[in-house]
Amino acid sequence: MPPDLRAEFEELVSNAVDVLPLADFADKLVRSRRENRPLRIKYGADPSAPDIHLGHSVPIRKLKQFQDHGHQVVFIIGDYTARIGDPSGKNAARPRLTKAEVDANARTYLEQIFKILDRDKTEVVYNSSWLEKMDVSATIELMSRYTVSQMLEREDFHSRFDSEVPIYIHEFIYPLLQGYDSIAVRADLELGGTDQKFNLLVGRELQRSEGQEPQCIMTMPLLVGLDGANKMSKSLGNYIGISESARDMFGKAMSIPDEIMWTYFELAAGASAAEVESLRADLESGRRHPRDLKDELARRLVTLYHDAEAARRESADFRARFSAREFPEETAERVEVALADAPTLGRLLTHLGAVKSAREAQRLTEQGGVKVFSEPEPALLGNHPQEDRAGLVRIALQPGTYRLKIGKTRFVTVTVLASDPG
RNA sequence: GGAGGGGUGGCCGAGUGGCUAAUGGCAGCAGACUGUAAAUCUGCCGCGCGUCGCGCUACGGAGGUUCGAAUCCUCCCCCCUCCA
Repeated sequence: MPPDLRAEFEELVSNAVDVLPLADFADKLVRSRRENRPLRIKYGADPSAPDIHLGHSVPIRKLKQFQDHGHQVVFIIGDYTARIGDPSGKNAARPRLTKAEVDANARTYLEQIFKILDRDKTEVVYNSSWLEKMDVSATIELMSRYTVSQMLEREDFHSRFDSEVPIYIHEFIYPLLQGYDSIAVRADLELGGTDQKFNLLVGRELQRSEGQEPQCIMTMPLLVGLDGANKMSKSLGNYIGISESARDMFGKAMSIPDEIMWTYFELAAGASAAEVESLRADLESGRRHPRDLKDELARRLVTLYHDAEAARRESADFRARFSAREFPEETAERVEVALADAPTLGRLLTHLGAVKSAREAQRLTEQGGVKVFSEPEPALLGNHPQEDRAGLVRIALQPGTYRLKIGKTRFVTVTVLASDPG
């Protein structure tokens, strides 16, 4: 292998958990170079939830690396398989989605992945375009290539089986269809999270039985979520979406436990292993405060998905709000409401969408979750001693401008107008 | 098809006639504290109403018994186990 190809190989396998079989992958790279034929890199995503988060960004950033080396990324929108629901890593069947839901999600998916991938160099295909055409006999033929016990080898299936959680037949079909995708796009390599290992290998087997050269598989680590314990996922709510506002992205990044920030630096923010080492050394030697390191991480992430200016602004804002406990004048939301819509503090909170119900408004104010920073009359509401808070929700508002802190993170400048704003 | 077990609030899971809007855990929210939206501690955690109060809705579904049912009865639906 020539040195520059060696370097490409090293870069491509960096951060990967598994590359199987590794020798085959090296061989594919060599042949690709010799025949001047880019490798076809398959990545499939089921548009089952509309948000792509930093966890997804790990393999997608890896795809970008392949792209930068001139390989062909084949991005499969699993619009058909999303209607089945991938059981990977789940202890229960997923709800199946309707075609309309899937289509809507698919559109937002593409918008988001092109924040990372090069749109012009990405082949986007929908697996409905071949799966929809499969009739029953073709499906049965596909099913005849795998056995029940082969399926039960998969950890999440056998643990569900052992603990008597139902497994539906259609869930067994899922890996087969995903594998069939590999045949359809003639993949040389398929990328996925470590939880996808089984499915990726099924693709390999099916290609072989179809007479195609089997794909290699590459698995990327699952990014741990904001809680520092579970994998990042939409359903656990421990994620940072790549389309989130700079504000939320920054704040959420600051909330992660210190120990996991190195992983984030490397997998989500694109820092090299050497860089992470030196940041770590800075922390251990006490040269840099952990908050500043995390601040740097947060700024890098915001820069990646927004821009450097937004990163700077949010960093300053975060300091004002949480470290100095000031009202963040320039970045606070500004809202105008008619007095008729918000005759009382409770109504205002509901109107702003800060709370879901009147009872919640009641609790929030009673617990001191609403503070007033300024005129017209701080004594009018909030900042009351606990005993006086009971009736706060019902306090009548006067026209004027209020600077409010609602809950832990929301700052709003509300102008209450005597008449309708229009 | 047969036998047995089970369906409780976002999730897990107590509860077998009134003391149950329903123990407990998780998640969530708020307060204190903190470099932090972390950890920890404390409180809250169905909905509506001019506050401690009143009303409404709720324990798979539909009926029924009872002054009163998540708890008893009937039918139905669904899940799990074993046997075929």
